[in-house]
Amino acid sequence: MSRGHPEHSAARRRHHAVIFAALGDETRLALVTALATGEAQSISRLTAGTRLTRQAVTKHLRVLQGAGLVRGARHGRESLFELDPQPMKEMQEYLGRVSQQWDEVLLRLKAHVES
Amino acid sequence: MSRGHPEHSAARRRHHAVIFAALGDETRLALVTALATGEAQSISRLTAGTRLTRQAVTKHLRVLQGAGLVRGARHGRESLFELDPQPMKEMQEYLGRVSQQWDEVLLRLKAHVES
DNA sequence: TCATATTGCAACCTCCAGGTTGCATGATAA
DNA sequence: TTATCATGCAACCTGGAGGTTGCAATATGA
Repeated sequence: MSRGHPEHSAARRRHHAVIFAALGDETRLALVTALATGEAQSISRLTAGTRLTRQAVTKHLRVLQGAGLVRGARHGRESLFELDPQPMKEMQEYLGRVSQQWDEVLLRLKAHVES
Repeated sequence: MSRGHPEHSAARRRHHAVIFAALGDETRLALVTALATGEAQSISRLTAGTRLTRQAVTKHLRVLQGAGLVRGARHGRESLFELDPQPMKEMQEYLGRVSQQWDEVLLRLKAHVES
């Protein structure tokens, strides 16, 4: 199964899986959307948009933070979270590579058939 | 929290979450990679690359199928699975929109500061 | 026809993600 | 100083994800 640098690709795959998994939840996607406005927001403010508890939102933010999608820092008595678009761009490239590979395969196949 | 067409965006978000969640697993990413070579492959063949049971792989394939990332069809006694790159391209665009929105916000912010 | 290969179905197990509640703690406005 | 606001921590609960095993059914090659 495509072993060029087994440990390398395994670690990369694991990393990608973590980020995808972090994005693979409705609530967390909503949080990302809320933070995409640019403004860093506090936990209670982010909770206001949901029907969940503050603790639930906090856990989701921790997951996003663990995946590097979000950075958090305390300011006074509230802790503000802001988006970090880097991982999303990374995954965008990843998806691009895979689907592009697929397209190239189709082209080769077509060329082979027509020859 | 960004309510333009509440039901619409909620349904879209749910859809996106399902696809991201399907990609958010190391084993399933490996399967996607294996299928990205273009060749449709049988369950037992896909299992050969793993340390898992055939049943486990089957379940993962069902998940991928449920997200539309993969299509399966029986051929004789074996059922072959092939990739469908469409959802991946969809998610690629999604990620592009979000990070682009972020970049635009930063530009506006910068312009505002310098004015 | 018969042994074998490939799959499907179903029951079962374990663990953790997602969620809640209750209480303690630090920052703030009045 | 004090009441209040925002958060952190910890215990707890529940359902489903991920995995295995066993058995039945269908295709296929010899």
